[in-house]
Amino acid sequence: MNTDLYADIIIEISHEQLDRPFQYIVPDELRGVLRVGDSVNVPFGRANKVISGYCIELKDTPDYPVDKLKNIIEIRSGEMGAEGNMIALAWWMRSHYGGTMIQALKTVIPVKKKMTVKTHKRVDLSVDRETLGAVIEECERKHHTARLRLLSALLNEPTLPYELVRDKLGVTSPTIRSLEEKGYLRVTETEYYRNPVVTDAQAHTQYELSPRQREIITTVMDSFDRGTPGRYLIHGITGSGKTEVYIGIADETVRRGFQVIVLIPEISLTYQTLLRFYKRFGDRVSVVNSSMTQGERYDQYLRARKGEIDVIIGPRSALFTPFTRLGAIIIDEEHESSYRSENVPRYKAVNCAEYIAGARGASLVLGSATPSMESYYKAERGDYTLFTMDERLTGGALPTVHIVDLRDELRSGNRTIFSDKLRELMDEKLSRGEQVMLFINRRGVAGFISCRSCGYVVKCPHCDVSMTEHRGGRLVCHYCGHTAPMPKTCPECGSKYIAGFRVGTEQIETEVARMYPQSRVLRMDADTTKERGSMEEILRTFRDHNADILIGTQMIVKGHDFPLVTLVGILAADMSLSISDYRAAERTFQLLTQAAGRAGRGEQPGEVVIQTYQPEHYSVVTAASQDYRAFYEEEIEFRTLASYPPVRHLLEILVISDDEDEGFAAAGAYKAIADEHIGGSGRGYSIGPAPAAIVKIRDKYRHVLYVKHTDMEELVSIKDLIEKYMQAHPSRRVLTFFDFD
DNA sequence: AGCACGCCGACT
DNA sequence: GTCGGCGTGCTC
Repeated sequence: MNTDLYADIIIEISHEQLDRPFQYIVPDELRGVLRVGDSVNVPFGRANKVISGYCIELKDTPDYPVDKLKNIIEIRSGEMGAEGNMIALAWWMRSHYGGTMIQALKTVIPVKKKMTVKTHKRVDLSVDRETLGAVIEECERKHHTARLRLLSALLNEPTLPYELVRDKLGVTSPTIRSLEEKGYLRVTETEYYRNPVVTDAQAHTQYELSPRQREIITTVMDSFDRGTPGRYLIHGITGSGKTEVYIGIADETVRRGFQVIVLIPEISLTYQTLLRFYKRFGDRVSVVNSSMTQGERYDQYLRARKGEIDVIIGPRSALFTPFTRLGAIIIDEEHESSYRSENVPRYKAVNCAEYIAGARGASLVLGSATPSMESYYKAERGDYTLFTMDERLTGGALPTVHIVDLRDELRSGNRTIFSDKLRELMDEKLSRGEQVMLFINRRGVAGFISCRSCGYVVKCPHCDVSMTEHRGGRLVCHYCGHTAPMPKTCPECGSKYIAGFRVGTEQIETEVARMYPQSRVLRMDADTTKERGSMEEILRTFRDHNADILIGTQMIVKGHDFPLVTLVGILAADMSLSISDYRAAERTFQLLTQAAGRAGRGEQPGEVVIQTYQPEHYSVVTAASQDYRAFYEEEIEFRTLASYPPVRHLLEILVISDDEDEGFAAAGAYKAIADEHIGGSGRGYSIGPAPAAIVKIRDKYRHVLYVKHTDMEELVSIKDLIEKYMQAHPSRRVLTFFDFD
């Protein structure tokens, strides 16, 4: 096969107009040798000046007139540098998550050099004013207008910023250079540097480690020392001391001269967490977070590349820290959804981390109290080594959990959103001056249909996901496209109270204020946290006991410690069970477990009330008993039966088009490609195409096609084939997006 | 960015 | 005519 005949190269000259790929011919001797990410020398420009660049893509067909292409001179020797690593990573991400190479590079390499290199270029006068006067006179005589502009400006101000000279005076670089050569002026460039991490914390405070913690650290490091860095999943309940294990592994890795990346969900990147790392690593640790400016982030990037730091902590983007001696990647709260990128390329940090760790010989350590199905499945299969930490080091009993059946409440005449049990406990705790958290699971409230008297939710008979109400009163399954009429009465109990279900935090707030007028109530949701810092403000108010009740959505349950909270109320626990997504039960279990974990973190034992229409559902029952293992067993059985990830892999293809028929036809063509590739192997199949969850947005029609397969790499091949097809049949009216699992 | 090309005024 | 500075455009 004629592969890798042409290479896209980005040139090592930082200028916007050159910030794009140039194509070169791969000479015979480099064919099959040259890889994406390699640094190469190429002839560039009319003078064929030899310049270094990076290979970002290999192709078998040119997309530029072949007669204009030049040959690559050579691969530059030596180890793949930090940039090469990042480019190779971008390449891997592009092929796994779609998008363009440029988009992938932009996520991996934080900001453009042009913007970020904080150099101040300036132009200085280097002759005395009399000589200058003479030169100016000569320029006037010779009508050297550009020189005249610059020199007379220097007469007033002997030092001028380079940008001002270029942009305001309109003097181009050849002119400046010729004046410099004649000795009238000098161009100087000064680089300056910021170091935002200021700490007076003392490095290397020793921690007392439990035997279990020590055992895990030793196992990880022994494997690393043998040259076979492993992949690990730590399943540790809240308070079991996972953070000490992370710090221990990081410390040992750093002692061996390697660097460590620690990922933390943005929301739990609190000062307390950071302090623990500062205490161990002093100013060899650095942080990135979303509130940093681009310049500050770039400085961290540079510091990492220069080897000035050993440990970086941050949200998912910290994964792209350009360490040259990476020894470990640690991901806390591994199951968190914030590790999935919302933008193209829609990468998953855990999977990227696995790739990076593999490519660079680093250990991979994942930790969670409620591991994702995917990670636990991998641990079960032996892809990861599993460590379980099920002892609470900090003491404190597990909370008492009450499950309340909302159908019973309705039957006994309680039409409010508060069950009798919850009200009773709220009365008790509030009268004792303790704090209460009310959690409403708002995810997926959008238009599913449920019966108010029995809790029945209308589901698709083929897919076991809830159906959504569309205009005209029809119900549609967004998975397979199945439609059904809106039922007039509940098919289960015959009640006529069947309709779309909606409860918001505001309604609860109003209700609580009416029920407990003397209590101080706080509400935290997307509306009240729009402004920067308002979330911290609300949390601080509550922690300082300047409020008694905190009402909120998912964001109140993540990682915050409130010792005075003795009651957590979960209103409508099963709402997230009704989203049309195969992860519904997993999300519900994680949220309930986390929410329940908020109660009784202090001296007083905690209680939890879970209100639900499905008290017998395994995600509710197992969350109440805090039994991850039992949940996993049930859930993996469901995933196996229904061929969902992690048992099978899933490729979602979204087609957006101006014309409904054209979009549908394109999706059909993709389906044919997928089916042909799968053939009769029996290891995969396609579903759809069907109208997407929201069929029409801004006059564009959306269709989805799903492809399932046991092998992820096969799905990647199908995606590549479809991309090839798209290149062969270009259409401006049809846009296609890919999403895995 | 850095280089070549072509335009335009000045001077042998 | 031609010399040389200056703006413009292009680089696979």
